[in-house]
Amino acid sequence: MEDVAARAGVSRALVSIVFRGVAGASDATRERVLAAARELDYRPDTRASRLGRSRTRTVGVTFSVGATFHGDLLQSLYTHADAAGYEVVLSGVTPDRTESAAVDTLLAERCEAIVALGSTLAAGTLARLAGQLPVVSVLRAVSGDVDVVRTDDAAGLQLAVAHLVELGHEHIALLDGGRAAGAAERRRGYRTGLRRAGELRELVIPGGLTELEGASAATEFLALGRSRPTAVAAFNDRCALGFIDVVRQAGLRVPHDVSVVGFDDIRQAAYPHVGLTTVRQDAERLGAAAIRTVDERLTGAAPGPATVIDPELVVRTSTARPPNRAKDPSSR
Amino acid sequence: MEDVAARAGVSRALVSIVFRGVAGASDATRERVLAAARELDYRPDTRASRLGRSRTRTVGVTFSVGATFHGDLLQSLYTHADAAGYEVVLSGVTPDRTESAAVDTLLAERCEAIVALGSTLAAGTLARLAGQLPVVSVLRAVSGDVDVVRTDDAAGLQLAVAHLVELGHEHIALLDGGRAAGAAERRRGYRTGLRRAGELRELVIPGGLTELEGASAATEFLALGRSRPTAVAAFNDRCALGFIDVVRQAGLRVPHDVSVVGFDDIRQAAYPHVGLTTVRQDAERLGAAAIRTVDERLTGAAPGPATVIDPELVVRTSTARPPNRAKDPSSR
DNA sequence: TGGAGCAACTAGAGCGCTCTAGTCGCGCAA
DNA sequence: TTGCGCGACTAGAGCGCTCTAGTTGCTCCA
Repeated sequence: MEDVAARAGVSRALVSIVFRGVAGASDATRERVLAAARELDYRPDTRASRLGRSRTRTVGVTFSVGATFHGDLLQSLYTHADAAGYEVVLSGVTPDRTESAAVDTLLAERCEAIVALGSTLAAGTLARLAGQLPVVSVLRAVSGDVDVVRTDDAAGLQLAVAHLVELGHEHIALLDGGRAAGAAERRRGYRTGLRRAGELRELVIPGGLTELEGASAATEFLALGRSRPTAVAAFNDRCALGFIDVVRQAGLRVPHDVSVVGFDDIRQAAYPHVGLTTVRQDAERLGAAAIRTVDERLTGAAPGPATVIDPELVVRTSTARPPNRAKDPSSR
Repeated sequence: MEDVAARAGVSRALVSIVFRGVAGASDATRERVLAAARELDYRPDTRASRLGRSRTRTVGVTFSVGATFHGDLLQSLYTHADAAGYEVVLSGVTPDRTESAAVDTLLAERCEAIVALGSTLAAGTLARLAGQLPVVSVLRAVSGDVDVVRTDDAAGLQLAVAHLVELGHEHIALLDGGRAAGAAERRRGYRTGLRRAGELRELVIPGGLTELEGASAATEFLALGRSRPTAVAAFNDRCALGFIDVVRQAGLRVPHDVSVVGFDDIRQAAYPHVGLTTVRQDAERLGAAAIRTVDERLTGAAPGPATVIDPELVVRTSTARPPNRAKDPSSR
């Protein structure tokens, strides 16, 4: 910086002014400084700049390495953070790097706020953290001081169930998400959906976040034999995809023999050969809302209690009318 | 820090010593300082510490958000960086955040080295970058000053081809990776493999990195009708999975009608219901090697010209003997 | 008994920025 | 003419650490 200042014939302070893009330098000088910087291949040191600055304008993001939907969210977070003048610092969670470890590095970086994607931290831990700095939990509902940005999971499953009911399904299973973020709400939505459709039979099969759990749920499903449901709503797309894979290998046709609806609308769901009917979580809007919430907290404007984004049903080719049954001999 | 020092009744320097874990403090004081820090909920500021330090011991990693195998690599990088005393700073590449933008933020962070996963930067750009700081390109071979850590892609495809040949296949297609990192080498390996097996017929079908490209390759494959190969080697696992999905939907059985081998050995490949035979890239060793290379460059020890890790064939259930042919009426 | 040697600890100058509180010169209204 | 306001620019004190070059008080050996 010293060198750039010397070369441009100005003070260090002026160089700082130019690089921060604030007022206080004539266009001519501005250009001269930029030219000098270019010649010297100078680039401001973000560490030092963050240190000196009163506000670091940095938001830390914890995400699960390998979670497909988190990737979509990251993309949106990068875009909106940039637009709002924030820097993003990532901290990944892996099987041997716990979420608290990830959070700790963010705290040590002195981020101004933390955005936690699909956090699995205990509610108490999250609340304690929120006492130190603004925390927004994305995808997971948490009570307390923690801001929440999520999809209306319950409504999502109601949408899924309603869609299946409308197609004529009367026996619909849920591939459950266990303790995953949003799973409880989706379970609730599933039940509400069944009730609204006239007390349909309930069947909750343990599932999970990945294709693996979807596959084992499928095994359980297949073992039901003749008393199998004609449709399933899965905890998420990956689970649905694993399920479909297995039932197809067992000779069932999707959607002819069994209809499947997913959740998330990950990129793969839209691939033409997949064509998964699913409940779409809008990663773009979720990311935007997370950044907006952070910004509001940080600038004093009180954010709403929680941002709940409406899901949207995307009908593709994995759902259809149920196979013929005795009770409906007319069709086909 | 000041507060902690005061509370523990020592100087700031001593607090620094304790937190860096270096010699120069008695066990008693160490404990006292730690206790004071705990009470005050103090945590050293990494930005400031990096600033003051002569070496930042920070390695920047660019990765592609959403690339499944990059997730596995990140996990290994975190582990080994930590073990070697380095901090990892992530910078994600998305459709609207280019790789150069990702690299720029890492440079501005004053990382000591950059690890680029599956970089698609021009060789010249990479070389220029390597002039500024150590750069290790993981998964992609680059000439010049850039250190490379990769799997022996060519050998990998030879392994795949040899396996298929051994099973009796005589017509093996390649689902190509186009311009992706490693694709050229794999293509070469495929051709070498065919030659070694006695000048087998070559068929390169355009593929790519994701299921989508695998699916379209499958369409092309199916259109071949009777003159279809009996086996395919895919650019990677996701491509293979997309391919399998589509050929199965078309009524072909895998492996009975067509054998498929992938590349990478992503987590999904090992799921029992998938059982993809694949060429395993060892994410664990690749990550370890990348960190080792960085460390060697940084400590002056000259690293080898390039670390090429041998791939390993993992035989699962997506490959089998080719279907009966006229020329071999005895079998079955 | 007088250092040498060592472990434990401290003072204070950086690190590369930011930002407040200026200075300086110039045009313009009173 | 005075003086005020303003744009352009600068000096220098931080920010929260690290780290070198000390100082202090021991122990231990010749």
